[in-house]
Amino acid sequence: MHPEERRAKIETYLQAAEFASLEELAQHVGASVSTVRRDVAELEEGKSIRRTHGGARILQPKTDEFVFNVRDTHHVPEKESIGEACAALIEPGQNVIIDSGTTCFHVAKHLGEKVAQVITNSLPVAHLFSGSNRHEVHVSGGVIYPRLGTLVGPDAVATFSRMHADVAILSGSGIAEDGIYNSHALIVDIQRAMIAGAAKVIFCIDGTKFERRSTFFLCDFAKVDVVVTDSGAPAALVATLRARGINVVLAAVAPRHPTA
Amino acid sequence: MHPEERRAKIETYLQAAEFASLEELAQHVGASVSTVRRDVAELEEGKSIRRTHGGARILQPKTDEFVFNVRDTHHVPEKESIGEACAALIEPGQNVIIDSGTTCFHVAKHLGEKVAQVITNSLPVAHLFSGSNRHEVHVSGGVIYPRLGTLVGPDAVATFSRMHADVAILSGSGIAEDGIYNSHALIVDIQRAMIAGAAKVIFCIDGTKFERRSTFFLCDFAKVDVVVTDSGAPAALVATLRARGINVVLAAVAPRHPTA
DNA sequence: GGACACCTTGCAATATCTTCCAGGATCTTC
DNA sequence: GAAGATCCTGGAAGATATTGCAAGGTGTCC
Repeated sequence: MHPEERRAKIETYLQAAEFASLEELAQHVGASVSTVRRDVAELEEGKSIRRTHGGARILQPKTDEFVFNVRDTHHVPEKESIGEACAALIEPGQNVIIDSGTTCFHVAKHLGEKVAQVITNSLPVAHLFSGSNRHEVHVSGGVIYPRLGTLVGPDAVATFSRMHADVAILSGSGIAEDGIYNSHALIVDIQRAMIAGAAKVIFCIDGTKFERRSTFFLCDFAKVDVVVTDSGAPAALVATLRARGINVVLAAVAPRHPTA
Repeated sequence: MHPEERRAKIETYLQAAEFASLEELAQHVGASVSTVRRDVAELEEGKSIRRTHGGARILQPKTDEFVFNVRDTHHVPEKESIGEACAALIEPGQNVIIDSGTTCFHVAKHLGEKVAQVITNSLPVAHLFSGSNRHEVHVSGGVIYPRLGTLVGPDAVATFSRMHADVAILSGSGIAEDGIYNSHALIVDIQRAMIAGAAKVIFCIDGTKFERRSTFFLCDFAKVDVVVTDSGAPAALVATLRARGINVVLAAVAPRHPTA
């Protein structure tokens, strides 16, 4: 195993585990603790990980869209406006599928009592409605993806395959002229089932994700009815989408007080 | 477990529990109280939590996003001791089914890293483990029962009918000499599926529920292996249960200060 | 005011980190 | 293809950090 390869392996491992001891990493890559220690020190230079006593931790979990870190304040005003704009598209009484991810969570916050029935695989969304007597919240089965608060796996896919909704509200981590991308294989499967089970499909994707492709191709635009984004989205791609008959909603980003 | 990881875990735990004693945290992360005390002091520097006498509390009660309110006020010391005593019965590495309800939530709090796989229909329990990379948490599908944060309905029953676990940890709202009772019809169905799918069945029922019958009869004692209760349970019924071969564990109720 | 639990401080044991060195693999140069 | 240089790897010794425990002080509750 070459150093480069080993380091890549360490980084990948940390992406998944967030924390790992040197011993654990040594075992994983089949090298001595000394070597791993050096690798970790090297990787720290590249700012991707941070050394800690006894191990290392990942610095920025690469997949920022789906990390439901309570402290995550990335593009909050944009997501907030998108949430508001998207919620405005929902007709009262519709039943909706809500995807996981922070952007969709913001949509859920603005739905209020418009919707009576919600289907979701997102624990934060589930919790949001859990205290309400006015909503029937159907939670998919599945295994919790650590840190994301998202239910994944065959049970989650099966749930959505069995269900139908008027609207599905989804998000992605990249959108380009060929379609929409996401960074988690497990979530892509679920999203496809959501799309298949919904009469209308709305994607909420903030402007920074335009012209970006992530690891996994999710879908082309054949089944996409609406894309809600913010005014920061590049005009060219917006025009392309509209030319294909997609209703693109540009939410105005209201200046906001910094989140205290 | 390494310092950085442990601190992250403490923080996550506090996000869910809002307040926790040092003892509880120590149990959760598998370290001594001294170490946790130091961690908590360190975390306090980072302004994320605040130390209090006897424990620590999360500083920003996390607006609304990710916190399940588990602030049950009834018989907290009893449930706490029951939780501790019940957790002590679990062998490391077992996979467990955890019922909803506050008593079972207290058991979950004390399980720490003993268990690797958890199956539950309780959103608070799910959330408790959701930040951990060491636990695989399987959440049943279902509809949220308002106020309880419990998933109910056919999907929930189906999930447990399909699954098997070494231990099932359940609770009830009444126990008498003929069996165990619960007050929610929908939950009874699920509990029966849990019992059917577990090799060992443990009921955690505080002493005030003894000699009481609720609306729905759940089960007799044929499938019940252990009953964990507190020292306030009436001796007569305890003796009856023991005579039937049930292992009755009486948790000592440690006097506790009210959580300030 | 007394009893109790909790916190602080100091200390020994343990684990980890740093630094250094020798053996081996790989690369460079001829 | 061979010889030398360079780098990488794994381990060892001393330095440092962390951990758990105990003694004494402090705050809290009744």
